[in-house]
Amino acid sequence: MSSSVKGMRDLWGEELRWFRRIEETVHRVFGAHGYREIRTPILEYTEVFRRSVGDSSDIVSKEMYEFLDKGGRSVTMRPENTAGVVRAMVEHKLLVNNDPQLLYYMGPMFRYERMQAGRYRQFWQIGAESFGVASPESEVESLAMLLDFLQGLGLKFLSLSLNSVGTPASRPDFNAAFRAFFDGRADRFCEDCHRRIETNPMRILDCKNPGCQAALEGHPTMVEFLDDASRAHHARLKELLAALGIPFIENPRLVRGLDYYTRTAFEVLSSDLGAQSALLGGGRYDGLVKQLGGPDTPAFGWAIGLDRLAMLLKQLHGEALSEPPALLIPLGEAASAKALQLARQWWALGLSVQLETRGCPLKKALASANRLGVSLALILGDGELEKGTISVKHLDTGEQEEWALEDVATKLRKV
RNA sequence: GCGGCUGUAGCUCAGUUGGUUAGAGUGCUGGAUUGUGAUUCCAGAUGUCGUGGGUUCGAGUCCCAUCAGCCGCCCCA
Repeated sequence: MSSSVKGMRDLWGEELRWFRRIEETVHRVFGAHGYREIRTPILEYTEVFRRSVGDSSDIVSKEMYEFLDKGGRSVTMRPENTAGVVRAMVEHKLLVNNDPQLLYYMGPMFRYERMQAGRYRQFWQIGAESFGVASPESEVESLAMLLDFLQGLGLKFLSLSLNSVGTPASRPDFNAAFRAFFDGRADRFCEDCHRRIETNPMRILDCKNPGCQAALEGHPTMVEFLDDASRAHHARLKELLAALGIPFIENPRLVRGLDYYTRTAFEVLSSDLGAQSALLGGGRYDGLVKQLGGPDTPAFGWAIGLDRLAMLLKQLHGEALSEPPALLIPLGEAASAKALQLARQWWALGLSVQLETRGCPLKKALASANRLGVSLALILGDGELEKGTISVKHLDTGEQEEWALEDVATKLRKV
């Protein structure tokens, strides 16, 4: 028997219902904030990701679905969507004026990784990006939208962790100070951290090793080394969040995995997700647009994992309710012809009615209706045809009544 | 990429120190007379025991490989 490719799964039934619930909420909430949807290709030239995500990141160095197309060019299945969105903005010259561009996207991403619960090789992300605004206000607007989104799904802001990772200008000072700190107690850090001190010192803050976390006690923080403008930016952001009553935890050890972040970085974690606790993350990436050949444009954005979000919602709320249609069951040839006519009228009115077309005995049709989970069975037999009525059985209570055919549409609407 | 665990019916799982035609619950199919489900009763079908090798008179059971999933790292969503 054949199976799906490792790490790639079919979505159907209950899980897909949660996906759709989430997607509908996205369109509604993001749309209300003035964000517009953008869809970019799954495949991009590899350099798009190398130049944005960063060659030193694990994503680029070992997790990309990268191959040569038939023309011999190196292409990659997107491991994230910010790079693609920026590429599209630049390519279509959408950043030529000073208006902010507010965009969101939704779709599958691909990373070649070891499988684990909540971690797939094809996974789904929703993201929001705001281009052209450098202010803390724009960050708060974006975070407020995130909050509305999660609340729209019946979730609380689980725990918002916040940090500032500085700018390319301020980072060398931090790195120097951190290096001095590290050298003073180098023996207490793990092997990985000794590698990181050379490649990306910031990431040591993020090390999961308890020994390293203990060794970090009293470490220089990035916030201390911010330039004046970044420091003011960070203070203003916290002030605005507090004014809106949006709770956050300042975490000086929060860093992000992609190289392009500047100033604000944040994450939302959930303890209900096992090892794969990261539910969403994001931050400011003021240098990325220019890096990809566009005008110098500030930007802020975040991405949330749909698979993990759906998993979380399922844990908290159980099954997503489907909206089962009624099942129309004709008995006999005359009735099935009439049922087709009636069903077309109702469908045209936007009513949800599934039609039983097998011509099977009522007993079987009702058993099917029960398995489908519909709440109503509409039974149309010779008796009903003569009277111009339809028998309506409520599957949950077992009660049955008879409706005049012309009343069915209005009565169905109320169910 | 590293370390560990698991794989038997659609689903959840039994299966003795290796021993004949591999089991339960649930679900599924048919029936309990005409047009009434879900409940009840009766009957029935489940399957390459993940896959491929090996040991053995004999393998679901032991060994090796491989694939897939899960857990912990790494990383991230």
